Amino acid sequence: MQEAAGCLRVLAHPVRLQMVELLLDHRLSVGELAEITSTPQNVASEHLKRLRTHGLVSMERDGRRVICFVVEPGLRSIIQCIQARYSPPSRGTPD
Amino acid sequence: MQEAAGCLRVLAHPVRLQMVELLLDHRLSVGELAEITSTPQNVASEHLKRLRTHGLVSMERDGRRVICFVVEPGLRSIIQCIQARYSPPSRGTPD
DNA sequence: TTGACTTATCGTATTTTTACGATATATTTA
DNA sequence: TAAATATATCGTAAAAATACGATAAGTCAA
Repeated sequence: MQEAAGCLRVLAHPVRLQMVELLLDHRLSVGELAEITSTPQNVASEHLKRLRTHGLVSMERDGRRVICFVVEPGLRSIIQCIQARYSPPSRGTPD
Repeated sequence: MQEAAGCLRVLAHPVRLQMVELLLDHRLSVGELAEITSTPQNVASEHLKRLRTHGLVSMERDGRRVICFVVEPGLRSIIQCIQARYSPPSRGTPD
């Protein structure tokens, strides 16, 4: 319960949520994630640190870059459930 | 995206998460929710206010009590995805 | 080694969240 | 009406999250 709320807390930030959505489909460097999300480098780094600390994302160094990827197996379905309600083919509050 | 993160933010509190889980299965009064979650009355009231403001929960008065219930249709599947990873039959990080 | 590039960390200011105490409002019963 | 019960609101203090600037640290290339 405590852990679940903690996971949600990590996801409950627009930039981190977007990062996770991107990482479900691509391996991206810290710099790429910073640029795509229009976030300063150091801020992006700290968001990613938090995603890593909570076990959602991991990283590996490739030369001078650091590549990020999702490691939490349940993350995809969680994101999909959220997207199913809050992203897609415009579905307002049903009658 | 912004809205999705906002929804997650509301769920990302141990007490509110527990309240939502309870309300997915039962109609409960503010006082009952406060007692079950071991939360002071006014604090519980404010958590529920936030759940209502974000359209996840609604309330109706019954005598002197106020009964709470879930109105967000996508909430159950979101909670189920989270529970599937963070609650159930003890499933640690897979090998 | 020096310099360019990429990422991480640190200190701190600002904002947001949370909790608490006191009190107000609404409803029922005596 | 007054008292009891249930809930809501308000002001505020404490805690956490966020963003920013500066700078450190790691990597590669000349």
